[in-house]
Amino acid sequence: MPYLNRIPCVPEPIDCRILTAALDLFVSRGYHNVSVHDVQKQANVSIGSIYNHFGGKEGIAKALYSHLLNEMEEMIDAVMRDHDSATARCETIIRLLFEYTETRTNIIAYIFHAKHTEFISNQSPIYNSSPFVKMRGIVQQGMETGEFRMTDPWVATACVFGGAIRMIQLRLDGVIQQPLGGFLDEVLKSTWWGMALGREPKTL
Amino acid sequence: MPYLNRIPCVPEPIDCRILTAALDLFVSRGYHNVSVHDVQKQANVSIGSIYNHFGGKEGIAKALYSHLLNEMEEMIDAVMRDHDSATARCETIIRLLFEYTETRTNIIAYIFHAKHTEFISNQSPIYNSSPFVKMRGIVQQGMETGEFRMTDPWVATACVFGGAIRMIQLRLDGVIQQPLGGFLDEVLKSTWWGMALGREPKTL
DNA sequence: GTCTATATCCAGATAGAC
DNA sequence: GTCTATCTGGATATAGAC
Repeated sequence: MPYLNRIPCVPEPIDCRILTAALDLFVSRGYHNVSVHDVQKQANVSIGSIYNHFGGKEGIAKALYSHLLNEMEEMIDAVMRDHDSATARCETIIRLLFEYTETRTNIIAYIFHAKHTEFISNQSPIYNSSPFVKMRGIVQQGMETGEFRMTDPWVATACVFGGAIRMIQLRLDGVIQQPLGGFLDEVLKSTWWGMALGREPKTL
Repeated sequence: MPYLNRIPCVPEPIDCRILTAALDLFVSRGYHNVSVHDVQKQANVSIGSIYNHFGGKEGIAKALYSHLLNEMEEMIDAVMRDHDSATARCETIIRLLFEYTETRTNIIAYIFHAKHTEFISNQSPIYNSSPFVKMRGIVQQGMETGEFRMTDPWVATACVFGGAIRMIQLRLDGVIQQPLGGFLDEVLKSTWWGMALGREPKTL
């Protein structure tokens, strides 16, 4: 029975097991309250393997960071491919972020809730990274095409995404106890009124 | 000359020196990257004194937390004393928060930027604490008096304060590089449009 | 109450067999 | 590549003189 021992061994790559375990622990306890031994235990691998694959604890954090930021960027790119107007793009991004906050909580929490500069050396702030720069670009586009009123780019970005991101943070903190999906329509309404052109909103 | 040795000794209480040093270090490096020895060195006291006064590192963090949250609550109370309408109250709070972000950066950073639940045991989320509950109460008041349009309380709060808090976070991260004061008027405009009643804004 | 010197513990990292 | 056993540094915390 040469294959028997392989039956329960769905060949999930070891890197993936380590990253999944680390993400789970980092998010639930905070990076500094997790030891490499904790990760090793939860991932069911040895310490040696972790050091072989990632070089250490910070290496895991870095790998997670770039991997998840990549996923987020792909999401933004997909939205930009599927939608042309700034309004549709922003709405879709906010809707997806709300969805992921419920269904892929750990990923959203690691992106929006961790202070990476405190544990990844020489890490520039996450909000300077590519996906967030693209989000600001979409807002800029909206002002240039006349979909949004003209204002300072930072203010515009904070107005369009600030309310939504704030709700995500409160949700992750456990302060908001209902799923975010139910808030989506009202959030979008406030957002668009805040960025409305002078002539709008004339009708409600 | 019995008093000579007291001349340079402006009698700043030792607790205060410890807390000031700790706040500075916690904010600049992050709680977990600061040792008690670092605090001891920067405050120019012995490690024994620190354990005498605060019982340990977490004790310092707790004392800072309650002290600063108290200051914030006093600020909110003062605003509520000086202003009656929800609009004026919210505007003043946002203006003050923007000011403090520039002038008392460490305090704002410790309140808005630290993950206290990760290093203070049994700490409930800061946004459930009294000053933030009062801020939500003001928004609720605005909806009840008809200053703001009626919507979900969470959405309303995120709309009124979310953009401003988002900008504070980006400023603390170093992503926004200009002082926040210059953004105030535009932020408030977006906020009030987002919360405008149905009949407004008719004129611009 | 304040200080120095010390104890204790545990996390990150490594060595070397397999 | 993976594992176990071990090393080492540094952090929190304490003891005990003053």
